[in-house]
Amino acid sequence: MSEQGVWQGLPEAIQARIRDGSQVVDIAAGEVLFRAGDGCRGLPLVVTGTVRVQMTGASGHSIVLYRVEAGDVCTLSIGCLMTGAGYRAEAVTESPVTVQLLPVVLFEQLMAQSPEFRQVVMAAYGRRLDDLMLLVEEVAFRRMDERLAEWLAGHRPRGEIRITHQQLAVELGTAREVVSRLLKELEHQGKLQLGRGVIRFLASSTSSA
Amino acid sequence: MSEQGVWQGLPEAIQARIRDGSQVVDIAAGEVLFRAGDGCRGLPLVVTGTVRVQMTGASGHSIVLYRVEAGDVCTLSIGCLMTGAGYRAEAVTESPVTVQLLPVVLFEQLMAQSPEFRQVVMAAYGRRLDDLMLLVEEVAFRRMDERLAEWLAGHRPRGEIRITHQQLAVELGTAREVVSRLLKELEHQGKLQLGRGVIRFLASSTSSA
DNA sequence: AGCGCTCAGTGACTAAGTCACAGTCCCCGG
DNA sequence: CCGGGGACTGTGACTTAGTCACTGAGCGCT
Repeated sequence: MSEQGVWQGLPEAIQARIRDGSQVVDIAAGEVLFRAGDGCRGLPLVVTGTVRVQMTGASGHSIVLYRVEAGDVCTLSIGCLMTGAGYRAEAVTESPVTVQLLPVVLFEQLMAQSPEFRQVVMAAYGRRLDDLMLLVEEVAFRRMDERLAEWLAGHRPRGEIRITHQQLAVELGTAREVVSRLLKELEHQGKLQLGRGVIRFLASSTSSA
Repeated sequence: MSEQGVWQGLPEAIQARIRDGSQVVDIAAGEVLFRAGDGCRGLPLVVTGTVRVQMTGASGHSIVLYRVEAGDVCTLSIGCLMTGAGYRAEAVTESPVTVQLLPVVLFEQLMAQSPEFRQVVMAAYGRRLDDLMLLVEEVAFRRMDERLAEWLAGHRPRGEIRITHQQLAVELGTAREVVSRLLKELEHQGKLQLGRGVIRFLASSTSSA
């Protein structure tokens, strides 16, 4: 299994130190790990499950920034640790999640002593930066119908998705009404069928067609 | 002077190693340091001047992501070095700029040996992440007229600004026409006076009034 | 003076976001 | 089993933003 994700590549000695020095915590789905303004108390590594990071604007609207998957470091927390500032976003578990909470001291030690660990952490940072730049571009320049279609395409293999229009609006950073209307349009086109809290894809023109 | 910026806090020994080991390059205003897709060949530290980092969408529209000021590290380059991927954005000098080009090897050494250097680099990363999250929120949820007004307010002290509507559109990540219309509106309200390539603020209701 | 840029202005139209409601489905308690 | 309340969805009317296609104005150059 690739449960270890990014850590796989690390020398066994380092992996052992992470295991020994950190506290393992299990968290149920739908829990809030931290919210905007919180200070942070250690560096979380996601071992299994996925955590959604989102932020809420002054308007009360939210947008999903990115997801931390199994094997990922929470880059946001590193930033908080380094600058001492509070989180700007909030993190919610999307599934039952296991995290390892690295104490700051151990984090510093590993950064100092393991080139591999540094590499992993910096690379994670780089990827986040990339994710966010991509997101900026999406939000600033791409059309909603395209973005929605793309999102749906990415979930299509499941045949149907259980999600409310509101949640979908947060994924895309738009208003619920906009999502409802676009989905209705797609339903009229016979591409999908809407139900309360569920979107079913119709087989009309599958990718194999 | 705070020309050393972030590096000021570093031990003299480290600062010396940076000076000795890196190549100092002077670049004129308006030059492109790198563009999307380029690979990167070292870690640039901006010593004086400011560099604008922006990206261009498929639509051909651009948006300014952030600026690297004197004393800042180019976090984007770190990401590129770590992951080996190309840049996703492009960087343009806004003034004559002096950069120190740290070879990758020296960067790695410093990361390994100097806690202060690590601290500085990680903090820079954290700030960028923050900048981008803020930008996402701006672009996704805030109104254009507000954002424009805010941008103008930030430059108001100068009395007048030399900038084209097109450039302003890139600052805000919108279309030129939108900027033109909003500015025209403000002109009608007597808040400013437009000229070719220049915006003059009118004294009507200064912050001191 | 005339030419050819780059910049700015505008009308008409489409897309997206806002507001205010009206249905609808579903769960849960009585 | 029925009724009420909450969450979810649908919709019309309107505002704001983005797009398209031009026109016209300013400015440097020869």
